[in-house]
Amino acid sequence: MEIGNESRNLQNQPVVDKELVEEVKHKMPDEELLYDLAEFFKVFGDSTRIKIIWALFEADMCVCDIANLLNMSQSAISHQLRVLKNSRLVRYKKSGKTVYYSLNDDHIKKIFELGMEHIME
Amino acid sequence: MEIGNESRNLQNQPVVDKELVEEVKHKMPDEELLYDLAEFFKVFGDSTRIKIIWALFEADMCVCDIANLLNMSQSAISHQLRVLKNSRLVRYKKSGKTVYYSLNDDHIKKIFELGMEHIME
DNA sequence: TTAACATGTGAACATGTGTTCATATGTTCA
DNA sequence: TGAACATATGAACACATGTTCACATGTTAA
Repeated sequence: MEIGNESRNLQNQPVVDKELVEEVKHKMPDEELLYDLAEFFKVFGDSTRIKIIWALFEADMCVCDIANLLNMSQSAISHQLRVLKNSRLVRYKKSGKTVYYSLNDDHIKKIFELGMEHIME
Repeated sequence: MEIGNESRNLQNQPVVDKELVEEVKHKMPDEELLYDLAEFFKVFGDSTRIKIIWALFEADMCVCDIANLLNMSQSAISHQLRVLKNSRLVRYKKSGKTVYYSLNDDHIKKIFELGMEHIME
């Protein structure tokens, strides 16, 4: 959890272009919105979750098959699926004992592609 | 740093659809590529860096003005700018004592917009 | 019901990460 | 040159995060 910075005392810092700072300050989106955006990207910032998402591009899969695919424990996958679920990136469908997960968002593939473009450059 | 999972012993895990697992396994991109992709998104997963990037959408800015804008210490901003620089998301131009940072990538704005679309839904 | 199974979850642990502090580097101007 | 300034950086610290382990929950089939 990141804490607010209201109580800090950084008033006396040097400024080069005070006018610009004030102008940009007014244009900045709400603190909370930017925080949520960072939280959203944080979900993509783990290679296990990236692999899970990539796998779900190919096919809807159940927890134990994802665990097998990635050679990781069922528990670890389940924990990560919860993170993805909380960010509304995946949805699930129960079928008896097994639970099938699928992608829940059309933006995801585009975001991946743009990320790929960057790291390939 | 994440460690490899070659030495783990998860061979005896249950599988529901072995064929599917094998098929997807062959289609998966290289481990390293997915790792790099996660590392890339990790950079976006911090609200300070998100704010810095957002500020640089508006204008090129020097370190101390960014620090003022975000009401954070110059050191903290400088550290984060290094992270952004290492990911080739920003570039800098020296002008005497001051160093001006600017965005280095056309994908960034698109990625932000897609992220916004998701969290706004 | 009971056994076997698939998944979910809380606690603990190790590791990763962001900020602060003190200080170094490098520039400008007197 | 020396003082003031803008930025960079290493170490330390607190906090966040991912995985493991043990176990709970809920389902199926005998």
